[in-house]
Amino acid sequence: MTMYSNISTTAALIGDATRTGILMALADGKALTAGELAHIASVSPQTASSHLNKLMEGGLIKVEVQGRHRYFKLSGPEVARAIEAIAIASPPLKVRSLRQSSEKKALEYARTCYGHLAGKLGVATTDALIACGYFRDIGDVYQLTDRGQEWLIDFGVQPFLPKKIDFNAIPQHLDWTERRHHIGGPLALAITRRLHDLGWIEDGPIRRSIKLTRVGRACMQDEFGIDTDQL
Amino acid sequence: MTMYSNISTTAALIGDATRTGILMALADGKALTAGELAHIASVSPQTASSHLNKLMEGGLIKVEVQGRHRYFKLSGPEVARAIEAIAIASPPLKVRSLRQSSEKKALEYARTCYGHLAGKLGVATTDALIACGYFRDIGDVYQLTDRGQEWLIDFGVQPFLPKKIDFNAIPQHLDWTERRHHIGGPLALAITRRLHDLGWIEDGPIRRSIKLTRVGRACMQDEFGIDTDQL
DNA sequence: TCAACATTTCGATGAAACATGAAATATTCA
DNA sequence: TGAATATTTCATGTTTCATCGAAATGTTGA
Repeated sequence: MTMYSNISTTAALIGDATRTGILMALADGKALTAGELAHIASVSPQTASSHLNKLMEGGLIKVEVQGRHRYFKLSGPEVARAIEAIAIASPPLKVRSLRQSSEKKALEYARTCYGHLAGKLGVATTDALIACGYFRDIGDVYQLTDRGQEWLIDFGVQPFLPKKIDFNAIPQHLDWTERRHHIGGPLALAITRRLHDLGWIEDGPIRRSIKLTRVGRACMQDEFGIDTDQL
Repeated sequence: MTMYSNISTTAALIGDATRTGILMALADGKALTAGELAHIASVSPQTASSHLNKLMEGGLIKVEVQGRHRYFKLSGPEVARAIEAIAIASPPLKVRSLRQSSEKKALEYARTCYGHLAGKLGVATTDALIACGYFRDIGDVYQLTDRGQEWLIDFGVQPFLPKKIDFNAIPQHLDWTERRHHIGGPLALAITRRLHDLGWIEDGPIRRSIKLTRVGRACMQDEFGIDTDQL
C-alpha cells in the first residue's frame, strides 16, 4: 500500500474493457439496470453483476432500487470527467471491424454529452456561432455578444433557458472525439433542446448518437452557414 | 476488441500502483531517469524498465536519450490532467502508516503543480487574493480587477509575467487534494516565482512539496490577511 | 402459494501480468 | 582497452482476476 493507491485502484477499475463499456453506457447520466448493462457490454448477467459490485465498492457508481429492478448510474459528473480526460490522453483507436467503424463514425459525427451537442456537429455549430459573431472565444470560456443575446431571442432559445446565466462565462467543453472545444453548460443545453424542438436534429440509431434531419441539414446551412456536406 | 478499447488500455496502464507512482513522479513535467524512477517507486530497475516500456507503448510518456541516461517525461499535459481527473473522482485515501500520513500532509499543505502554487496554501492564497478584491471569481475563470492590476505592479510580479495575458480569463485549476479551485496559468506561475524570490516560500523535503518560511508566514499574514496558523 | 423474472453468490478455470534473479547490451570514463 | 554504471531482455514463479455454469436469493403478479 503506497501513496496514491486510491488513484491506481480507480484507474484499474476503469481499466477493464467490460467496465469501460458499462461506464460509457452510463456516461450521459442515464440510469440503467444490470440486465441492460450486461447486454450493452455483451457479457453474461453474472459477469456484469460482479463488475457492478466492484464499481460500487470503488465509489464510481451508485444504485437506486426500485422493486426487482436496480438502476445504476454514475455517482457523479466527476466520474464522467475522469473517463473523458482519459479518452483525451489516449491514442486514437485503430478501427478493426466494419461495425466498429460505423459506430465510431456515428459518435464522432454527433452525439449528446450530458445533454448538449458534441462531436463534429457540436464543434461545427460552435464555430459557426462564433463566425456569426454571436459568441466570442476568449480562451478559457466563451462570452455571449450583444448580437448573440438578440439571436437567442430571435431563434427561440429563450424559453429553454434557466433564470440566471452568466453570459460572460459560457463553459468550454473539450470533446474527446474531436479534441476541440465547444460550448457547454445550460446555454448549450438550451440550444440543443431548441434544435430538437425545431426538428432539425433527432436521436440516432446508436446510443447517444444524434442525426441531422433533412430539414435540419438545409436550415443549418441557411441559418449558420454551416456546410453540412463537409461533415 | 470492442469500442473504447483505447480508453480501457490507457486506464489499465494508470491502474497499477507502481506505474501510478512513476507517473506521479513525472506529473509536474520534470524528466527523470529510469533509475531514479525505480527508486521513487521502490521497485527493482528491471521492473521499472518493464513498466516504462509499457507506458511508452501506451503513449503516456516519452523519452529523451542523453548518453547512458534516458530521461523520461510525460508525453504531454493531457496525461497529467487525466491522472488528476482520476484523483478527483477517487475516494479519499485511507491512511495506514505514519510515514504515509506525513507525506500526504506535506503535499496537502502546499506543493507546486506545473509550476504554480497548489494545496491548502494555494487555495488559501487564491481565497485571499479574491477577498482583497484583486481577483473576481465569475464561475469558470477568474478575472483580474483594476485594483489587482495595480497590486501586480506594487508586489513586483510584473517582471515574471509573459507579454500577453488576458486578464479577463485567468484559468481556474481544480486541485486534487483540496477539491477546490485556485488560480492557474502564467499569472499564477509568476506570482509563485515572486513568492520564491521574496523568500516567503521554499522547496520542501518531499518531492514537489513547498514550505512556508518563517518570514513568509508573517508576511503572508500581513499582506493578504491569511491566518497561516489555520493551515 | 406458485411461476416468471431479475439479480446475486459460489466455485472452478484459464489467461494475463507483476516482480525479480540472471544475463545481455550500451555508454562513459580512466 | 577494460572497469563501472545504466538499462534492457529473458525466463520463471506467483498472484490476480475476468468469465461463466450452477445454484441461490429476492421480487412481482396471478
